[in-house]
Amino acid sequence: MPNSTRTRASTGNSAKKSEKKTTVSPSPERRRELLSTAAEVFAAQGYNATTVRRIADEAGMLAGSLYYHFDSKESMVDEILSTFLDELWAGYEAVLGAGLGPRETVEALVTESFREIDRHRAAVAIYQKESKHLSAQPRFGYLTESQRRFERAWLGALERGVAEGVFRADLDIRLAYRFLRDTVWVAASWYRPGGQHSPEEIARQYLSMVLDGITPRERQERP
Amino acid sequence: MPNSTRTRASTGNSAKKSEKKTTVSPSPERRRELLSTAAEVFAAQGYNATTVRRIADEAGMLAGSLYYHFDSKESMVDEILSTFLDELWAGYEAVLGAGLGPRETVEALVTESFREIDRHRAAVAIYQKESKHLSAQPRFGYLTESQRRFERAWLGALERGVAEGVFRADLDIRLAYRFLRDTVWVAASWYRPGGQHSPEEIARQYLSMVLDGITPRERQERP
DNA sequence: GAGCTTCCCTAACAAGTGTTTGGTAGGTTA
DNA sequence: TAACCTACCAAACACTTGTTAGGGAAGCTC
Repeated sequence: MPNSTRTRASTGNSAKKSEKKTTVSPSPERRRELLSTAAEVFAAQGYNATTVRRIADEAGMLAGSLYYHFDSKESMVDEILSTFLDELWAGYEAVLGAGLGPRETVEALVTESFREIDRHRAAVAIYQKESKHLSAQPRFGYLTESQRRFERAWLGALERGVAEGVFRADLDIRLAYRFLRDTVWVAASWYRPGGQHSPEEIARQYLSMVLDGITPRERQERP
Repeated sequence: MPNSTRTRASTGNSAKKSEKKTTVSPSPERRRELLSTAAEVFAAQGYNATTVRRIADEAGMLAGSLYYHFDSKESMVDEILSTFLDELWAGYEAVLGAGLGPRETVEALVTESFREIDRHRAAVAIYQKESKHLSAQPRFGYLTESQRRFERAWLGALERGVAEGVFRADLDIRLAYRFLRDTVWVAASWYRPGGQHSPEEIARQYLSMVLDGITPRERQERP
């Protein structure tokens, strides 16, 4: 029993357009358990390198038994990624709709991102590694759409910030966007929940570097 | 003929411990051509998702024919990654041995990194995606070793910088290291050679953000 | 206890995988 | 012309892959 007890209560929506075949009527809690182990293996080995037999092994059952809960290996990643993105965007929209200034928006987005990494480490890692070639398939079109929303959100905050003078005007704004986006999300590749730093602490340090740079400033004045 | 003419002259060492089977005596130039196309496919689709038939297709020949030049799919990635790392470390050692100050060392390392991305985009992308689970195999132990050298080089420069006061003392140095390392290398996922920005230009912008931050400084004074 | 549901197992399938073996067209050397 | 080498093809091999079909054990309801 490698998986042991895993009782994370997450309010995933899952089952989007799932009235097509649905094996029988599996319990949602068991589904989430299995998805959690699957996500762990996917994140560690990569999606294509992971066999359904390996997942079943880790879950303490045989490969065929997985198909009582899911109708394909593909629908497993699908559900993993879509539930993650749903929760992510719930958090993001809350930030974007709060009427914050550009700098505060960036700070809140970064902090929220690290919280999501803390909660969905495996899903984030999968998203980073696989989204590029998964999004080629029409089934995963929401990955591309999510990327666009991402870009709008970040670019918007950066542009407003430059316009209001709280961000430097001499920077390539698209480069800065990619810079921010990447620096935040790659953290999922080394971050381990329960480590020394809390997500908020990591966010604080990251923001410190991104906003002020790693060289010392003469006077550190912030109202 | 999808590959057309590709005549990049690189002084790869390749063929490390290759006196074990070596199919026959393939010409080194053809090897490099094929490795170039293979690297392109690996970077685009991922190593495991790439079939040897796909590589052969892209090279305009049949799958079995590849085995005249290489003895396995694995040895293809091996050669791609090891030749890249060899060249990378040649450049890095040149920087590290130049007796530069901490800030100049960081600047030079970043610039050199973007030059390597420009030259070995595909290899860097592969390295990023696959090194984690490739390094589990003893054959790819040099990946782990390279990672350690990386850490030593960057951490050393950062520590010296903090000691000399050219870098902020209030930052978690390991976080800063991962921050720097990641921000530089993830660029390989979106960088396209021949684009708007030269490697040096991108390095300049990145360094500007990393060193000074994205918020404006009151006085910009640098001797 | 009959019937039903939930959850998993056993055993197989077809397709796709990396790899091998033997052959051969074309050029170079003798 | 004969022998040889390079670079590829054609066809198959053994194995792994995701997936399916049928069955059965435990627990609940009536």
